[in-house]
Amino acid sequence: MPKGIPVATIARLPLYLRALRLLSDRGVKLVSSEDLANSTAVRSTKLRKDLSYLGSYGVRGVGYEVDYLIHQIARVMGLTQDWPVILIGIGNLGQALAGYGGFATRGFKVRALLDSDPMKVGTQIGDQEVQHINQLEKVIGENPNCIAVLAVPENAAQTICDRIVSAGVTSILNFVPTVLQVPDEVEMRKVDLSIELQILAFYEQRKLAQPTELENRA
Amino acid sequence: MPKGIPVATIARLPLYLRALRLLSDRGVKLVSSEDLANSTAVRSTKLRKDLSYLGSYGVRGVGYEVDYLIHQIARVMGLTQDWPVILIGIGNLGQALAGYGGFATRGFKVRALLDSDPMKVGTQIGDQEVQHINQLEKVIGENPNCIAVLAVPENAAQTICDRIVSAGVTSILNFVPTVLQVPDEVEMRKVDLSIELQILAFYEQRKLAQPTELENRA
DNA sequence: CCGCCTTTGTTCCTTTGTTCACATGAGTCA
DNA sequence: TGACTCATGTGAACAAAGGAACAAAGGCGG
Repeated sequence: MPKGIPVATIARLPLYLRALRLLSDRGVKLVSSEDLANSTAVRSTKLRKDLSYLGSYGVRGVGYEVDYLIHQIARVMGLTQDWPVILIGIGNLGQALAGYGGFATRGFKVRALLDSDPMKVGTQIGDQEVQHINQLEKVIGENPNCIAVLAVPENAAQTICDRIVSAGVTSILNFVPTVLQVPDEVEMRKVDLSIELQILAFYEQRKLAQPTELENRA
Repeated sequence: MPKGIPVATIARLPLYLRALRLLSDRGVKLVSSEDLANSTAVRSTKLRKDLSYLGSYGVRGVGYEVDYLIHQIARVMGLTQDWPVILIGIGNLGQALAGYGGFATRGFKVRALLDSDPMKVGTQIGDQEVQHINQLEKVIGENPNCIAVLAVPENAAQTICDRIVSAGVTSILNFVPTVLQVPDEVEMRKVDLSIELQILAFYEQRKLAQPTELENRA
């Protein structure tokens, strides 16, 4: 019954998946919720509840069969198929992303690199050649249900975003530190380094301000 | 009374801050919760509640004074001072991070770049020279209360992490796709590109599976 | 075959976060 | 000065998430 899995659970499933694959690679066949929880930094009770949303795939008194559970999570997450990824904006970050192994490893295939800079167009990164941004609509047409990764400069972001959405993309991973307007049906996830740092700064400052009491509220 | 600000609020304050600075740069003096909410993609009621945790800095019937609010948020977030940042692991991603403008713009100063590769040591990136990882403890000693950004290979991550923590760092931004063990008093934030993609894949798959109903639960 | 042990799956309760409705209070205009 | 308007700030209802406790169920040993 994969109906109404909480978003918090969805965000944790990939974590479990990674830990399970590590176990599988090491030849481990069976794992208890307690052990799996330890290697994913969640409580075993939370882990069990998360898994229970997918169905009843464990065996009481025994544990979970590693490979079977991997398969089930992958199925629910939609990772039994490969997903085409299109990278837009090949600056510092874009290049790093293009070379990032994590994309390729598990079901994500970088299908195109796009940039507006004529100097960059034609250069080879990994197994892909950078194409001009005017190929955007064509590339998206050739890769139905692709995930767009946005790493363009701030001032171009909304325009490019609109074009992506018009071309039919409904999943975007946004590295641009701007709030982008998208229709409700488009799923956008944001990665913002500067915001993460600011959050850390808050906690660091609080530690400095109250060095004595180790137990703080928020 | 900056006592017990919810974590969810803390995570949104930098968002408000950015929008406010944009307004300030455009010369806007006053803003209503409604307008500010629109440019940060949250509900105005949520925005007001968030701001109310900081204190009562608005004027009823009028709105919030932009510059004053910027100052108050910056103060609460600990952004009235500069924070030293140390970048560990100068691979693809590390280089991109070193060149990332977002660090410098608002109070974060990259103070050191560290790597274990002798080929990289000595090379110049931005205004910093890459130092050997054996300088780690020295560099951290010279930069009290610094924030460490971890972008090392997976297999080295836990070892380096332990060294960082031993050397006294209590705030870490982790780009390594591994669960790292740290003591409770260390604040660690994780950025994991592959997990973000997997979450997107889930939603994309769900859209494909149920193309008719636009309203879904999770 | 029966009780014991282990670990899952579920129920209930607490905490946290979000939304709603409205009271509060500053400014304005007659 | 007094009523009116506007937008803030808050108290209470509601929803989501987390945690603890426990019941259900499979394996195992006698």
